[in-house]
Amino acid sequence: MESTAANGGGFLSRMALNDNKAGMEGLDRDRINKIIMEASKGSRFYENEAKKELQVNQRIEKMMLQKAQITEQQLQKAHAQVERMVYEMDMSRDLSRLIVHVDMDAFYAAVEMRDCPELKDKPMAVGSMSMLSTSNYHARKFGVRAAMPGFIAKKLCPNLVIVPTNFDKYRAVSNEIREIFAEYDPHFQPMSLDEAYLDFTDHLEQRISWPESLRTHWRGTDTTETGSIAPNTMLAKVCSDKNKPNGQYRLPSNREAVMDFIQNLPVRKVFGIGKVSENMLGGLGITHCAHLSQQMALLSLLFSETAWHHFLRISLGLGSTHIERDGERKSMSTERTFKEMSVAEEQLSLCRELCDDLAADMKKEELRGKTVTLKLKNVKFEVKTRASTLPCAVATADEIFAVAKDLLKTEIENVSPQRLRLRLMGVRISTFVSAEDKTPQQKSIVGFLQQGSSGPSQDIAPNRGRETVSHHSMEMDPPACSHSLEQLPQEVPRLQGLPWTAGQTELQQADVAGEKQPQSFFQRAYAKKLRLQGKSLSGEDKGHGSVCSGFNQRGMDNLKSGDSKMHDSERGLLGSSRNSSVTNMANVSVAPLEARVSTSGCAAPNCETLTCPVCFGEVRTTNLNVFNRHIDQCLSGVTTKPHQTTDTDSESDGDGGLKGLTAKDEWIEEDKGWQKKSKPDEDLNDFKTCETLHRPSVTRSEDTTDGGTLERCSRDEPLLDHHSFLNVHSSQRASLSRDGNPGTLTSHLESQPSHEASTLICPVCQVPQNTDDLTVFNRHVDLCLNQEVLHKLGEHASSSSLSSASVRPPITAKKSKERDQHKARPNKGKSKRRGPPSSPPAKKVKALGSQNTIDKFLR
DNA sequence: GCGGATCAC
DNA sequence: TATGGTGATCCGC
Repeated sequence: MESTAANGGGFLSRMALNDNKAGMEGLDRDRINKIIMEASKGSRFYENEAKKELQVNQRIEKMMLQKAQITEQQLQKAHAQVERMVYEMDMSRDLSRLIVHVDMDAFYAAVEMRDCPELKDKPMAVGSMSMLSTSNYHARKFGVRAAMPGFIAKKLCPNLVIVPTNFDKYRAVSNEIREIFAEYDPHFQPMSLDEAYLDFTDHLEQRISWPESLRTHWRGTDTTETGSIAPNTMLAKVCSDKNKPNGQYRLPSNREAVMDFIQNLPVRKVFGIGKVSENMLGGLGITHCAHLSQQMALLSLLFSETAWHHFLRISLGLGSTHIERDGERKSMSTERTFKEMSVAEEQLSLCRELCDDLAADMKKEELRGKTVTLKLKNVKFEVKTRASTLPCAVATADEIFAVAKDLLKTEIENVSPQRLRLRLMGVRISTFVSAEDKTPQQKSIVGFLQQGSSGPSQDIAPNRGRETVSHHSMEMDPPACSHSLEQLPQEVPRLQGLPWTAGQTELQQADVAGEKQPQSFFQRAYAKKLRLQGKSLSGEDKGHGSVCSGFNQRGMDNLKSGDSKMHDSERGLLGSSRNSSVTNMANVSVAPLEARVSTSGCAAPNCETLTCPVCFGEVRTTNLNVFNRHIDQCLSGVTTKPHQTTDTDSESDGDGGLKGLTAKDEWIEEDKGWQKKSKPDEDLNDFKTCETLHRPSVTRSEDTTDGGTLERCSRDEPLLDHHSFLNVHSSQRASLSRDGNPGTLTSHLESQPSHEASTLICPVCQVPQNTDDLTVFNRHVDLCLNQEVLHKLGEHASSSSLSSASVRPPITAKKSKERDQHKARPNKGKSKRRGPPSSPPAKKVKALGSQNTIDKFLR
């Protein structure tokens, strides 16, 4: 077995040529592997690979040991269980679908050859001397393939032409291709630039006459495709590999054909089985799918349930029978490889850059996440990740960096006095709370102020992170919460009286609306703003009203269960133009409008009056359209602020103002200042005013409350109404953004940090602050808010845990505008893979698919 | 929730 | 000279 040859022979199976690819059959593997090993041996990369191979071998040995201890009785029992499963799975087999997998042959290379025909007859690859993305079929004959470093490829094929990647070009071609896909299946599932699944079932009849035109299209891009037809995605994917290049393969939709096809299939060909799994299975003598079924009882005893169920499905030729668009993005990251870097200052500087980049990417999709992960790879290729989860979601470069920096500092300190010798650094953000978490944060902190409130979600969860984590929490609370304030003026008042609060306790309602008293200070601030500025009528708002009403109606009509996690306020607030767009699209042709109109189901069905968030009057209706109209009318009295721009792009450096205050320069200038714990983090200077006000315990309680509330809301299923209400937010906001006459305080706030606005206006007292210095401005707002908070707290005994973290003014407030635009097409960007074709060891498949079917129409 | 590992492209 | 970047998931703690 190759896997046992970890060291001695100087041959690493995991580094050997992977010829599991089209166009690489019948190669002189020994010769090629010899060249690969010679080129690699002695390198740090090689050493690390050797180490990893050893680990895998140990895993295999351990597994073999387990196998040896299995009794006949256990095996028989397992066998019976497997039999039952097989029966059930077989019974559920669905052969009714016709799934097509289309895969462009050597896509990048094909595009490059199209643009440079001389390359057609030469071995060529796309990539760099460090790494190749793909190679053409000429090059593959030499053993040159994707994921191989260019310099090794050159050794295999000295005449190899390496063309640098040009992703814009590939994307453009990919878009052409996807247009064609859409003709066949508007819900097709793109897996990457060059790969997609289509469901031909529904319109098969009319499509039977189409293949001719399909070919024509492909020639247009001068690339060839391989397609396959099969009853499920797993099989389709395998089939498309069968007749590469430029071929098709159709697997008949009957059980016999499927089972026949599966038997001789090498396990490695199946999506989800990589080289490690292949080796593990190989240790058991399992190389082909036929072996899988033979050894299933054993596998069920040696592998996790997830894993062996996956194996079982493969062995039966089962796979996903429906095409699903990408679900929601779960993480976003950026990482970079570089020459050895061991100077801490440089590392921190790079970390900052990565955070900048990541924040910029996040901004495009208007994401906010709670978990920041730092990834490090040292010069020995050892990878390490360090994560920290915050109580509040973060989004800006400063916020992310505040966390990543500490993680990095900790790692640096851990190896001190030696240096971290890095070759890669990355920053990732996850645990997105994009829409649903903002209100909870807000309401919970306000709720916290309501002492005695002891709703189900009021328990204070300990921050389970390491020391650094809690440290982060302290630092991060203010910025995270500042965001929430950004939401407040619109969202908190509007939340009051929301149907879904009706069934909750009074305290819980207070939680939500920040109102135990008749009005929260936010509401008072908002009302004050309205009084001050809302006296003149603005004509455009009538327009808003109709937009709202129209949308709401449609939204309501289409309400179904969607993303159950979706919470009201932010969804509405931030997703406005998205929802509007979706509505428009839905009017055209796209069916699944409901995908956008989420159902979090927090409402209580028995609310008969609704409280207007603007005039605070009771509106006796349960008809949200009526209610919406009322709100619109109220809002139409809101005046607009002059010279506000709606050009979000021009304001894109919204946190640029902050950057001037960041630590970047500080810790570079300061000799090792970053290492001294005693030195305050100047880069967080503008957060500090809040930090003094925010105790970690408060933060935790917020967090817990949020989670609890959210959970509770998600479970209560069917409440549709508040979605319509949500839509009021959306449409209203969209209109406000678009028409350039934002009349709300939020919009007003958004404009504050912009360059155009040299004067910042306090959102609480409404007094213009004659300063550009955001730190100064922050202090002022904090002061104002403190007065409000203290005032409020006068009615409550305990003030020791006072926190106004969440009310820090929105320095980077204007981001939310852009969010409106980008949220309309969530999470398409970088995601390369989603929902493996055979639904491999994936626990859940979130039913968010329809949400994304609209995406391409919005592109 | 964290961290390592695996997998796909 | 030189072995990537992004995203997802699983498993064992």
